Amino acid sequence: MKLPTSTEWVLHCATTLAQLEPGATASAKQLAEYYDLPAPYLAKQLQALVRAGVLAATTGPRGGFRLARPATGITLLQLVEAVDGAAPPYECREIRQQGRGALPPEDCRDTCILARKMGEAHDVWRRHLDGTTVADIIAELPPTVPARTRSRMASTGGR
Amino acid sequence: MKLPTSTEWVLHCATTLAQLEPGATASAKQLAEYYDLPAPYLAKQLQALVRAGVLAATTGPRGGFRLARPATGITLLQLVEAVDGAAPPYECREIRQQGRGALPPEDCRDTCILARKMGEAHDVWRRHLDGTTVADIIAELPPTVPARTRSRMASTGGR
DNA sequence: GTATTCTTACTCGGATACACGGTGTCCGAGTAACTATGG
DNA sequence: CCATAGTTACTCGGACACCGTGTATCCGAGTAAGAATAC
Repeated sequence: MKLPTSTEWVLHCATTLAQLEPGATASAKQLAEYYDLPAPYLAKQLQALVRAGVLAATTGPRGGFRLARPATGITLLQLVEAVDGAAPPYECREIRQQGRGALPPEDCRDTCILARKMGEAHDVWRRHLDGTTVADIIAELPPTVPARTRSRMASTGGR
Repeated sequence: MKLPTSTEWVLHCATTLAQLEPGATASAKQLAEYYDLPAPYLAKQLQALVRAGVLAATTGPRGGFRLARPATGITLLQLVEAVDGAAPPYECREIRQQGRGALPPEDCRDTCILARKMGEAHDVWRRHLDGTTVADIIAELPPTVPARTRSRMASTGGR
């Protein structure tokens, strides 16, 4: 059970985008240089965020990515599931109904208890990540960080 | 983020072993037939449970696997981490300290907030799974199941 | 000076190779039960 | 009848291929800004 490496990338990129002035954009190349990441692959992940409706992309010069919503409406869960998918990690294949020990259908009315427990654990995981927004993250950063982020990001793009 | 398919296998196998009479064993072949699973690969996973100290194995005729502890002391988390490893799914590689946007060390005293949030989510997940024992699972099964399990398992082994 | 047209350079977007870990399989070492035998 | 030695068949345990998913990369379509030009 491993999350893609790119999960960390998009979490930080979204945090960075949220620190820019409203309406400002940052290109994939800018963000890649900002964190020393492979630009083409990072772009692929940002596209996934666009498909998920978390980011908005504009093409052409001065284009790039920006948040599709205010940072208060973007949770960590939305970012994680945009790159990793929303499929639960535990997949019940109903082996209790197969083989010599197959249970009769009347004992399988309810979902398998093991599957339910695993699903509940996944739910509490999701709820925890869904309870934190990008705005909450920024609020906990040292107060000097956002201004510096804007400054450095602007100088990169030759703005 | 996907758990191995074998996770379901070991959860059900542990539940089955817990339903046997104390001291009784079941071989990998028996369990494989019981759930219609590939026997050699299942054996590999059961060996992982032995290394984790959850199961105990005895060789020779009439040998096989049995629980290493009472079912009240075996949690779902121990089973899951035995086959999947205990490494957290989110790995922080400190990209905040790399590239053009690298933060100065004085702003990195505490662990990255994003890493902390992801770690907390993993913790609640682990705690939820650690709060349910194999004994709890059996207690929620229909009352007719354990006797049938013992019967079918015994007839398989030519006991 | 202003509006218009054209060029240009920059952006995203999807299609294409590579590598690692889970999946599936196999054969060998070890052991406990069973059998036959001798006392 | 009982103890003993030998045989046997069954078990786990680790080492060996295969495949799918994430990782990394590339090039093409589209667009908005900017410059040059005509009025």
